[in-house]
Formats: sequence, C-alpha cells, structure tokens
Amino acid sequence: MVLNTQVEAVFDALADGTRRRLLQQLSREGPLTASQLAPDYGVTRQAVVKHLAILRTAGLVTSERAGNEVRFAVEAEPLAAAVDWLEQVGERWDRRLVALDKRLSARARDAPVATGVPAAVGPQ
Amino acid sequence: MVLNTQVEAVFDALADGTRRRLLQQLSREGPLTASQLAPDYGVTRQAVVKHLAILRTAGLVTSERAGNEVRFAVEAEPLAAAVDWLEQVGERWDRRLVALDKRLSARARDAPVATGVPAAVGPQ
DNA sequence: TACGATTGCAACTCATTGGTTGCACTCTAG
DNA sequence: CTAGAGTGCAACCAATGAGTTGCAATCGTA
Repeated sequence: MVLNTQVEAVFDALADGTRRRLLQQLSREGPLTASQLAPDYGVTRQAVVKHLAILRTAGLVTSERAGNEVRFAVEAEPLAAAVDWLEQVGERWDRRLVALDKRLSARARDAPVATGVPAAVGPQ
Repeated sequence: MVLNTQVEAVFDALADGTRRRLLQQLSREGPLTASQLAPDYGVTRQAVVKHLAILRTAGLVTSERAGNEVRFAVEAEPLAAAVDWLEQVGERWDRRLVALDKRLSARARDAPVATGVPAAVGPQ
C-alpha cells in the first residue's frame, strides 16, 4: 500500500469498491457499526472491520465507542485533498491544451503546419 | 478490478501510486511514450505499458501513433466524475452534520439531552 | 535491403490484499 | 452472576495485480 502523503492514503483507501460503498452508505445513513454494515455487503463482519480500519488510517472515518458497540462515521475533510489533486492534474492538462492551441493558431498565421506536438509548454 | 461505472474505473485506475505519478507527469510534460517514461520510474517499459493500458481503459489517457512510436496524453474529462463522487459524499455528510446540529439545538431548547445519534437525517 | 530502435504479446514469479474462521475478551441486561 | 451480543486479534487461504523476461513484429532510415 505504501502511503506517503495524505492524498496517497486517501486514494489507496478509495481503491476498493467495497470501501467506496461503505463511505457512501455512512455518508447517507450516518454512524453505524461494523456488525450493522456487514449484512449489506455479503461479507463477514471481519472483512468490514478491516475495510473500516483502512478508511480510518486514511482519516476518512472516525470510530466512537458507545457502550458495547463501536460506531463509524464519515470524516469528509481528507476528501478535499483528493479533489485538489484531481483538479490540479486536470487543470494543468487543460492549460497545456490552451497553450498548444494558441501556438498552432500563431503558426497557422505565419507558415503552414510543420512539427508535431511540442514536448513542453513554457518558453524554452 | 471489476469496473462498473465510469467512476469505478477511474478510482481503480488511480488506485496505484505509479499510475498517479504517470498522470501527473503527463499532465506536466505533455505527450510521451512508454519508453520515455519508464526510466523515471525504476521499472521496465512493459510495466509502464501495463499501467498506461489501465489508465486508457479508464479513459484517463489517450494514445496516438506517431511513426514508430506511441505517445500517451492525459484525458482530463473523466476526472470530473471522480471529483463529483467525492464532493457528493463530502456534501452529504456535511448536510447530515448540519441537520444533526439543528436537531440538537432544538432539543436543547425543549428538553435536556436524551437519545444518541439518530440513524437517518430526513423526516421519518 | 539491412540494421537499429520501438512497440506488442505471452508466460511466469512474487507480494499484496480481500476474505474467512476460530477464539478470547468485554459490556449490558435479565 | 450469567447469558447473549458485540468487538478484537491472529492465523490461514486464494485471487489479483505489479513486475520481469524473452521474443516476435513493425517502422524509419542509412
């Protein structure tokens, strides 16, 4: 799994479909125990416990003991880091496309098409 | 891997750290070939090819043949689906918190604290 | 055409991980 | 105090996936 930053941990936690579903359910239905969750997933309580543990190490859920049982709740904050990462990659690429478009337009003004796609966007 | 929706495919593709790094590099440095990428990752070209294949099936990169080589480029659009998913989970949970807060305030006005955290947010 | 560089495919290894089972521990209610 | 429900821990299993190696096929060019 090898987690470095916050983002890494979040994406690793979101890697599994069951964990994504767990997050969804918890965000909808509020704090629930592993025993309550397990039946909806066709797996044992232990499997759910493991998933929740991974989500917790990523900071995506918190657990709170209430008498004999342990309720898990969503912690939305770390999701923001993942969103940031995704948007950075997306935007960086979009800027590249815009810059490339400008370059091609400029070239079309001067001379006919010559080279392929340039390797970098900034000034050399 | 078991991918159903678009979002599933994207998160599965983002599950691996090497693939995330590949996406980052491609978003920064533009279209590159697997052979060009491989040295930066301490793995063989074949390993990189496999990762790029997974990214491509998730729609996150496109490949284009240019003579003898194949250049891979970022496709940012599917990232939006992932962002939507994350924000939905986050917002849903935040709404729950707000609703819970209101409920507690109302209760404090009427009578002292009684039950634990309710199981659902909307009106029953 | 022949050579070098690049990609494509297939078989194989090894570690990770999702999942299960079994059992001990703890808390609460009768 | 005791029974039942719920949690925690550890060992084990099987499947998946990341990575490698080897070789065939393709493309551009000297």
